[in-house]
Amino acid sequence: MNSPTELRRSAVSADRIVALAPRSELASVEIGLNAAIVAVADNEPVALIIRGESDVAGATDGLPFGPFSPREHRTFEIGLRDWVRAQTGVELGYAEQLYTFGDRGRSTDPGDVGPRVVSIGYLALTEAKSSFELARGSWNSWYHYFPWEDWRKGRPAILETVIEPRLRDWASRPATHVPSTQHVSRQERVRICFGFDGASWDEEKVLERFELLYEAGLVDEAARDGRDSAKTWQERPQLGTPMRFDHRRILATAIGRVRAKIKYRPVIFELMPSEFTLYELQRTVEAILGPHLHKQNFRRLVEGAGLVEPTGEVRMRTGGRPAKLFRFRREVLLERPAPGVRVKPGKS
Amino acid sequence: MNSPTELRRSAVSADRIVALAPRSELASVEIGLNAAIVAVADNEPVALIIRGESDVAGATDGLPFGPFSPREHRTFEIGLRDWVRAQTGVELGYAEQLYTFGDRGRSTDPGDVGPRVVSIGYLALTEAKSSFELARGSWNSWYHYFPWEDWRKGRPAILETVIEPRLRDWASRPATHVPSTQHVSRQERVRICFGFDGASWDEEKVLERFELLYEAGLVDEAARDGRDSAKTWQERPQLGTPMRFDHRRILATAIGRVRAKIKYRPVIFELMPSEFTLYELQRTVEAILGPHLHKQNFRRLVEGAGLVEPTGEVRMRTGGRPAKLFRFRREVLLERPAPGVRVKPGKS
DNA sequence: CCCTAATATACTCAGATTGAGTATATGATA
DNA sequence: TATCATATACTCAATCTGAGTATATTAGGG
Repeated sequence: MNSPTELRRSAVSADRIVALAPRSELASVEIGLNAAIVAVADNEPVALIIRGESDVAGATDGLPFGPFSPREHRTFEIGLRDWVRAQTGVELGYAEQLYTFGDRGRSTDPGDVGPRVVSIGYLALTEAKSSFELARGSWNSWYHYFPWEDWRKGRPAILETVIEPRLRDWASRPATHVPSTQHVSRQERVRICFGFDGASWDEEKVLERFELLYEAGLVDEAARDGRDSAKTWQERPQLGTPMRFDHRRILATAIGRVRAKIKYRPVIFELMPSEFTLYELQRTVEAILGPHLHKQNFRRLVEGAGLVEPTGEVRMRTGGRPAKLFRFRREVLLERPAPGVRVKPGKS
Repeated sequence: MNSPTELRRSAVSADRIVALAPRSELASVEIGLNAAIVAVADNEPVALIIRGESDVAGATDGLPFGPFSPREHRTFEIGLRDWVRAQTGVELGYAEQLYTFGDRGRSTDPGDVGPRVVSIGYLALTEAKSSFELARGSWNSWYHYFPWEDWRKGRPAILETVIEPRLRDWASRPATHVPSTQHVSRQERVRICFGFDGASWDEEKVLERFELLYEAGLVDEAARDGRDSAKTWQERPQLGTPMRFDHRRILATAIGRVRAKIKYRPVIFELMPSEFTLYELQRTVEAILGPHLHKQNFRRLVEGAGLVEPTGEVRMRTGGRPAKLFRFRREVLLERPAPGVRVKPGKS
């Protein structure tokens, strides 16, 4: 156990793992990379969607994904950029790892013990060039998949007309698996996630909301996966467009992450052209976050934080007074510890 | 490609992956789970360390880790809890996924194309019960591995005596791989990460700092992995205790995450006994974050945010006036969107 | 038994930040 | 040229924040 040969082999801990579990078991795991590629086009937040063959439940939309080939790529990110470029023609700028999903039970066959795919979700941000022709896939509004997240025109009606009554119904029923530990009740989870009974709406809880709808059997994916809760509904409303595999969950994670991240890192500029007006910037932030922001305070915050600098030029034909053009001040990264668009909701 | 049989098989996207890459390549990936189990004992932040056989460079310390067996465990987290319990006797409370590490190049043999272990890092928080006997492993201060992160007694001397001169030396040398894109210069990265030249110290950048030291060849792991930069130093100082595999990187990620998270989620209470005084709470926060906090403002923030409630009892023998005992108010989770110990550094 | 040291807790206050209002500048359009 | 629409500037009260000083309560020494 202490011979040098043995030690060299153990470099990445393979030997120990093999020692603890039969190789056949470990060799059955495969790794897929999934990319939620996000942009904002015409004030609409969009994700790059690949339309594939429909799954057993009829879902056709999915995120770009591909295998991770250890032989070919030194890191996940290099692999990701490679096949995204090959598959869609998009050159990724900013990319960050989101989460690694490995649940069984999200598969069509719940008893499945065959090869498992572990999917590593990535978030990528890019500027939406409308002129650019995608080799494959299309830019779809993310609110297409999550209509309840679209607060740009106020509280979405779907929350009151469909989601609230259904979730209250579900919450009032006893949980099948009683959580013995002091778990938060269904009632409370629903209230907090969806802002019922005067609770505030937290725009970052995108994943929590989707998971709750999944648990309650209210999204198509739950029915597809054979969740019991989905069978309790006489007729089920269609809550957003479903996606293949667990891609809607990955997209939900991505949306939540972007919404959180723009507040403390200047990632919003990954979505902007090199020059923009402050109002364009505000509209982009609002496309992502939902609620309207107070215009004057937004400007004060953005300028005060040193996030932008004027280019000296103006944009005519804005329909009124010409707007100054700004560009991102990359130097903030070197000045402040956590620069971001520290936005608070407000009027106008 | 559109037959129903084909579709059913594709449930978790296995078919596509197999279609895009030869199976032999994919089957060679193995998944290991790593746990950074963190506690605070006597105002010292500690991690659960397993001492194993020493690696080629003599490192013996490592994080608990084990294989992920798809057959046995429905989710990563269930698997993690299972073998942590089996290996160390610790029953994990709070646990969250940190990051999935899959780089080649961290292995002893850089040309290695054999089976790759993808390690999914987890962060777990637990209360340090000193009476509790660990089945295996020991609680070690995390500043043992990252002495430059310990700001509890002011700026650590090691920063000025060892790290600053070495990093400035490294930064002044040209980068081997010239980053063609407008990358931040080595100089700037060093300045920002380590707060040189008046730049502020961001306690959350634990991973960035470690990665920089690794890149500069200043930690034992870099020498072990055969990094060129490590060979440029005549004699290399020992910067913290090295760990096996890439465990120090995972621990760095964990520390950064905890430091960030306690500010917007009440995870600090996972590290506390059920009843505590406000000063004990402050000391625990300080153990994690480093800098001293302003006592009065800390109290005002914690109480004002409704994070705690008095139990009505007091603790005698504090050496002075008895301190009121408090407990965590779990209800905040239901009231506020993002409750946490919103601390700012200050005096006393 | 009282005085002092040590710790816990309370009160205060000026400066900065924030939310939100009103007012002015400037080009497009009828 | 009047009017509209949009961009930009200025103002102000309420709140928050950093940091100081003051008081309460115990232990322990003389």
